[in-house]
Amino acid sequence: MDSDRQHKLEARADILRALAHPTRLFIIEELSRGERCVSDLTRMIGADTSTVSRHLSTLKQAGLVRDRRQGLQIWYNLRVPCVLNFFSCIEAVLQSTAERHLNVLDHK
Amino acid sequence: MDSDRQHKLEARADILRALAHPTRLFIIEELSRGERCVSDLTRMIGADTSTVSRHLSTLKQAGLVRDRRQGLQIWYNLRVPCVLNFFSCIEAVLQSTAERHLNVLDHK
DNA sequence: TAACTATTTGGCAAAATAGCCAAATATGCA
DNA sequence: TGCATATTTGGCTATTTTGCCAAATAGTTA
Repeated sequence: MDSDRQHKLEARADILRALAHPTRLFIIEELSRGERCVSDLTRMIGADTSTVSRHLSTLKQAGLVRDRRQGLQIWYNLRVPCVLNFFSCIEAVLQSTAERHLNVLDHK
Repeated sequence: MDSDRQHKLEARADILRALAHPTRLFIIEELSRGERCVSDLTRMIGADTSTVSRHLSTLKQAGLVRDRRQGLQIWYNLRVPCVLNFFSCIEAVLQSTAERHLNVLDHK
């Protein structure tokens, strides 16, 4: 595998890794409905503020969200709404996985 | 956050986590071109067979690939081709990230 | 300036992931 | 049966990720 291809695959994996956490998926979904500030999200998630802040910084680092300060608060918004399209495919995976499990039961 | 939603987010995150590795993305791309056996992939990837086998089992566990034995070899194929659509969005993220970096340079 | 609120960062411990080697398993063939 | 090939699994170590607490930073208001 040449190093150019390797590099591209790593860049893609970085983005997927940023998405691959329940809390961060929650944040993405929430931001798809509109801008939210850190304390809003923290309240909804119910974790430590510092934890939520770290998740946000992971998403920002990956280029998935953007932030802007307004007074004391920092508002986050979704930078790349097309990530939402991911989920329809993921649901398809989950669906087929569920069927597969049913089949396993059938074969018993 | 209710536990039903939590559960759904975890299921999605499981699938994204399975995708979030350069080698596994390579495998997905390769399988999108057609069925491949473990030794084919091992040769292309250049890692230990056991490592490649573990990556395959991660993808299988997530419901992304399927395998079938034929004689000594086990052939893997893509179970959910729609994952390929992910990548067009990911490329968009990468593109916008690149632009953002250029802007940073502009501002200096 | 001091006190207060919102957010980020440093530092740590626990848990999850990755990759290798060696050993086990499954199949084919003499 | 015995040997060879293909793949998976056990076991280990190194690395990464996660989440909390405490401390630092940024901005507002008196």
